[in-house]
Order: sequence, then structure tokens, then C-alpha cells
Amino acid sequence: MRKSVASSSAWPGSVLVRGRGMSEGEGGGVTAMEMPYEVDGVNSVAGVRQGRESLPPETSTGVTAKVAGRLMLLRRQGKLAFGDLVDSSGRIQVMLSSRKTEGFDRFVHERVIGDWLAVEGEVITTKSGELSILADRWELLARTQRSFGDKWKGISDPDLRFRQRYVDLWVNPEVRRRLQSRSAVVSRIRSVLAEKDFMEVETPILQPIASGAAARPFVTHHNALDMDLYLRIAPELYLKRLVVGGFERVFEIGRDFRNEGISPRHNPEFTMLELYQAYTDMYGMMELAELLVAEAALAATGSTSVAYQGEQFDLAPPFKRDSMESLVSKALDQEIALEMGAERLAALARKAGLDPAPHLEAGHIVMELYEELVEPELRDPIFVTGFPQVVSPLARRHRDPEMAGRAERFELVVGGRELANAFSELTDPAIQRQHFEEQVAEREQGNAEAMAFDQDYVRALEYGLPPTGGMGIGIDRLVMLVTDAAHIKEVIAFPTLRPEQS
RNA sequence: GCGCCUCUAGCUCAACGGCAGAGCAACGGACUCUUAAUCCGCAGGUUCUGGGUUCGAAUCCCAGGGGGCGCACCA
Repeated sequence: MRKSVASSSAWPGSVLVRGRGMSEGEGGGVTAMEMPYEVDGVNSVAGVRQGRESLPPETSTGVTAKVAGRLMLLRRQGKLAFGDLVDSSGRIQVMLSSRKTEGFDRFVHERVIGDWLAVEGEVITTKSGELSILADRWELLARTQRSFGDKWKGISDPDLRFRQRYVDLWVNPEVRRRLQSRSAVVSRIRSVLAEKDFMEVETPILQPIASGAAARPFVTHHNALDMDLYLRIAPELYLKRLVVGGFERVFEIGRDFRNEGISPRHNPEFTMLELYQAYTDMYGMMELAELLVAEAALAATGSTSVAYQGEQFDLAPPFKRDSMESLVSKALDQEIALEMGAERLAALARKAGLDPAPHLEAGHIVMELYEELVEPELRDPIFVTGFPQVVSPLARRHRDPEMAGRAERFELVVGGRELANAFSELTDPAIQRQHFEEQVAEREQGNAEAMAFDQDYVRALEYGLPPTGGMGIGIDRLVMLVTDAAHIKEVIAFPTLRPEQS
């Protein structure tokens, strides 16, 4: 009878409770407009708990505290009432008594699970020993007009969880912990890089050409300029322009956008750390990768040993290193090398059950063998080196003449997934131009992800890029790893979803 | 894009060809130490939508929609 006061009630979870589409003033309580504008003297729940975890039952501390948060459980017991108040730091029990608490009857009759409250009173422990706040007074900060789902099971429908994350955060506590861990990881990365004299910068998200990675971009349009712009697929080329401009150590933590499929590991927008450091190379990047990954694990879990989906990974440096060809050889139980040529490699690939497209170069086939047979099987952190030059258009050729055809590039893989990708950056404008031309040719042969030609970037290189190491780390996947998340949507507060349908 | 699974009360789920139900939430009440409190009472439905089969459809079939998983895609 009482549902559907508002027009917005078609959506699950939308039934308005207790006639709450109306202001409470009609029941003699406060109206929305009479809610407080500020709440003074609020202590965090964690702060109140601090140092009081093992008080004996029925302790009166004599200390008064005020906490604020959302009421998530309510146990009415005649002239007593107990509630669980939750804030971002934790949960604490509040105890109200008809003798001690102002407005006790209003509390019992008007409050529902989900209301925001401030509660002030003495910090005590109950007969059963639970740390509680025995309320002298309480104050309503906001009412909920909608219910929070089953109090034991919460909500489990994934669509509902992601669309209404503000509910998910309250009823599924691990969601809150994950997002807090994500923040801690990003914060730690910033401070580690700051200590190493990196400067945080911001480069364009709207770009006239989307380059720097192999991916399909989103297209948008600027009306006044009457021109199409792309949402960036990578900040790489702009960051290296800044190195050309004289900033020796720069990094950016920001969103990239790729117009591709959505999967447990892919969201159309995702957060990438990219950093560039002059006067070093891929080996300098390896040290930095080890440091950043280990620090991320420490920030999230307090340990460099992390449990992930039933596996245990040791993220303490140093990480193993091996070359792509060596790893593929082990997987095939047969020595392979780029020098075998495309035909023989393609035959091996077919024998291994793959179906390499025609006209691929040897490097492409080795890469395919690696991605299909090796990468998913790699467990503990490992730097995979010796990437074919042909799949590394922005990386510098290997300095060792015996490594001809390979680039100075590595990917860091943990648990079968790529966590970081780094190069000794290609600095030679003529070679860069040639690589872009090859990418354009690939695109013409049907590789829709081949990189776009960026003329100005070549011009920037013509002004001189010093020897530079560069690296990208996928923040979402890193956070997944250190928070034991199976799905990228679990580490993104608001993942991309289809629009809610009426 | 293809395949498989799924959609029932606000939430979590039963009923699987024969009167659409439970727990929680909500609402009314009892209870001075609860912990998913308990107890009594009340209310809550276009069974995703449309069509078909049938005496009879939440249930079977077809189409559409939402969601999930896998494949493809994603260096």
C-alpha cells in the first residue's frame, strides 16, 4: 500500500519504506529541511575502538564519545535498544536505554535500518562484553527512504550491486575494503614516485589522433572546432614529449579508454600508471617495477605475500627474468628462435593447435605462441624479456648485436596476467617514423589495433629524446591482484554498464 | 558477434503443468544486555515483456528484453 509514492519506484530496491516519500514532519518528527547542517565533534569508530578492544564486561570508562554513521542493524529490547552504527572505519554498537537516552521512544518507533545518525554517550562495555556507546542523546542526520536488502545476505545480484554501488558499499563490506585498498595503493605509488623525484603531470585525454598503444579508440566531436577527437588509449607519446621538453622524470595516473570488449579483466575505461625516466633503460624500470609492486602489496595487505583466488604469490623483489623465446621453447619442449623464420614458426604454431593468420612475421608468431602457451601459465612474478621488435614499435632495439630483431622491452607477468609493460624508449626519429609506417601498413592489412602515425611525435624526437626508460602499470589489475578480486568490476567503483532500462 | 545458463514480493530464495509461498526488510504490538535477537500480528505479486500450446502456464514452446558465464575480441 505504501509503496510507489514517487515516480521513480520502478527500480528494484525502490519501495519507499514507511511512507517515507513524505517528510517526517507529517508524523511529528523533523522534516528534511530541519536536518542538521553540521555535526560537531564526531569521532571515528576506529578511533573510539582504539586501545579498548579487551575491556572486561560492564566497564564504564567515564569517557564520552560521539560517533556518526549509518544504522545497519537494530535490536529492540523493550526499554533497551541496540544498534550497529557503521562508518568508513568500522562498526560499533550503540546502546540506548529509556532511562538514559533522550528521545528513546522516538528512536524505537521512528528509526529504521539505513538511517544516518549521530550518537553521543559514554563508552562502555555491555554485560556480554561488547564495546558500545551508551547514548545520552542521538540525532538524525538523514533518513533512508529505501531498504537495504536482506540483512544477512545483502544484495547479490551483480547488476544491482554495480549500478547501486552506494548500497553495495553498505551491505557487502569487502567492497568498501577493496576500494579503500585501491586508494591506499594509488596513494603509496604517488609517494614512492615523489620520493624518487618524479613529477606528476596531466596530458590530454582528448587527442586529435589516438596513438601510443594498439587499441580501438572512442571517437567524439568538438563542435566549435568542428573536428573529431579521440579519447586517449594511452598517454605515452605526450609523456615522452615532456621528457623531450626537459622534465627528466614524469608520471601520470589517469584513465585510458579503449573501445573494445568488456570482460572480467577489461573495462572500457581503466586506470593506467605511466612513467618515464631519463638516463635509464628497461633495467632501471625493472627495479622500479619491483619496488612499486611490492609497495602496492604492502599498502593493501601489509605483506608482499598475497593470496589470489586460491593461489599464493610472492611479490617480494627480486623477480625472475626470462626471455620470450626461452619460455616458448620450454613450453613447446623444442628450441625456437626468431631466426627460424615465419614459415617454420607458423608450422610449429599450427602443430601446437594455434591458427596464425597468413602474412605474419616471425615476431608476431612468437608473440602469439607466447600469449597462448606461456603467459597464462606464469605464476610468481616474472619479467619476460626479448620481445620481437615488430610487436614493439615504440621500444628501442636491443643493444646486443646477438639480439637483433628484439627490442629492449619487458612485460611483468603475475598469475598469468600482464601487470606492467616497459621499454628502453625508442629515441631515433627515423626509426620511429619507419615503425609508424609499418603500423600503418599493418592497419591496411586489416589489423584494426595497429598504431596510428603521429607526425608531431616524430618531430619531437627530432629535437632529441635522451636515453629514457618508460613503463606502464595497469592500476586496476594491480589492485585486483592485491585485493584478491576476480573481476575488474570489483575494483572500479562505477564500472561501465548498459544504461538502466526503465 | 556466437553458445550455454538465468529472470518469482524491496532483498535472498521456494513452488517446476493443478489455489503463488517462506525468511529477512517494512508496518502494528510485547519484551531492560541484544549480536542475523526472539515472539505475536498485519501487509506485500503484470512470476521480465509479447505471442503460442493446454481444460488449466511462474512452470512447456517461440520471439524480444535484462543479467551471468564461456568463446571470440583485447600485442
